Amino acid sequence: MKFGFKIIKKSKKSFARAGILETPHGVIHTPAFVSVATQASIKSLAPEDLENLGAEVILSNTYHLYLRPGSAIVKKAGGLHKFMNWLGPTVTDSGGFQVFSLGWGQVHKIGKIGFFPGFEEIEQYKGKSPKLVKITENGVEFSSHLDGSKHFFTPEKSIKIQEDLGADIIFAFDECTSPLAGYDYTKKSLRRTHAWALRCLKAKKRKDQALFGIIQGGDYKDLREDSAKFISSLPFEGIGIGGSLGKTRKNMFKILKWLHPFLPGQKPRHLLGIGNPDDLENCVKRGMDLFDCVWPTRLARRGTLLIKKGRLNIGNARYIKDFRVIEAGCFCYTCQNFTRAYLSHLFRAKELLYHRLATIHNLYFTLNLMRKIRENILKGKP
RNA sequence: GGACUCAUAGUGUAGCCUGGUUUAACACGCCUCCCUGUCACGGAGGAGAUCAGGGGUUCAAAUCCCCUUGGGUCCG
Repeated sequence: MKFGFKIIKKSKKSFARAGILETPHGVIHTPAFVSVATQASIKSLAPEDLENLGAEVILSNTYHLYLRPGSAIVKKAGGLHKFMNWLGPTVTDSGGFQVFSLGWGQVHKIGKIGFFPGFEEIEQYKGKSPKLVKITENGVEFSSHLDGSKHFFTPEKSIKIQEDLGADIIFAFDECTSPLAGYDYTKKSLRRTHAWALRCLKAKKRKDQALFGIIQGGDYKDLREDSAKFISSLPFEGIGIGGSLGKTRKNMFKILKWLHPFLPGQKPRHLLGIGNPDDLENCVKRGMDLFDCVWPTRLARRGTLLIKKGRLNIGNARYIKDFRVIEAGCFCYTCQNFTRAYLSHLFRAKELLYHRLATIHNLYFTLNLMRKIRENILKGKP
């Protein structure tokens, strides 16, 4: 099967659309949530669990797999799919996010959105620079977070690694800038990311992988628009929207509104790293097709379970004797078989099964939400 | 019967010798919050102790002295 994207239905009330993305390893019904398997594993789940959840696609990370076990090992295993025995569609991130998460993200102690520091707090970062990451025009030098060893990523190297890993969808190597980066830095970084985008296209050899470009530009309107135009003009098979999405979620919606007029209508759009339930719904309405996020899985492991009303912290004392299921009416394996009291016990006892049951629930919740959003688009609802 | 030794939040300990910097610290536990292209089953707050009880010395005692109670070790 070849790569292809068909839009089946567009909403009349918003920019939402439902489509089918074909990959050599199967189809993805969009809008879709891509479960995150950074190290070639959805933490605590087996591929069988994913199938039962109805997950269609997963995302692994180039940087992590390059460091361990090494992309040569994965290649020798027959590629990511065979290595981890997940036969459905896969995506790899380029390592570009680690330029941020191991770099300025660490210095600023910040994620890609949220948290608005005061002036004094910004002051304290002056003169500081990332320790694990060194960025030049040619590429990025990483100090491995595992053993401190030095590694140099260029756009060409990222593509080579991603070709060795063999995912169906791969991403251009970019720099995700910090929400605290100023205009000048963001502009300079964007030029570099654009140059890298061209180099990625040129470096790509495999025909059975789809390469997505990535729009950057922080929360600066002119930069975002420039980037949207530039990336959209190139022969990428899809568009990633990355980087700092502003200091609040409202800001993120504003950025998506800026971008929309410049996005090619027929290419899939992947909003990188977003995923809490509210954001998924709101960003589909703003024209996004694909999402990947650690939100449901990470929260699950740390004791937060997703419910319609918001969240449930299973570590709270009131769940010790609560013999109800996480959410009445939920059809996930966990809710079909276990109570809050049992999950509370597993969580407190640090039993490994807790991670699996909680991850199953949160992923089911998220995937089910996406299914409902899609159905509504097909029915012409939102 | 005698000698020695120990007693600090729920648990385990630090502080005691060389009294004031102790509004008594730490770990685990407990209570709550946070987490958006995962370095991280992580991060941030919070509650909780008449320092076994009583007396004494001193400007000042968890800290030095005495007695009582309770536990432990050894000797008869």
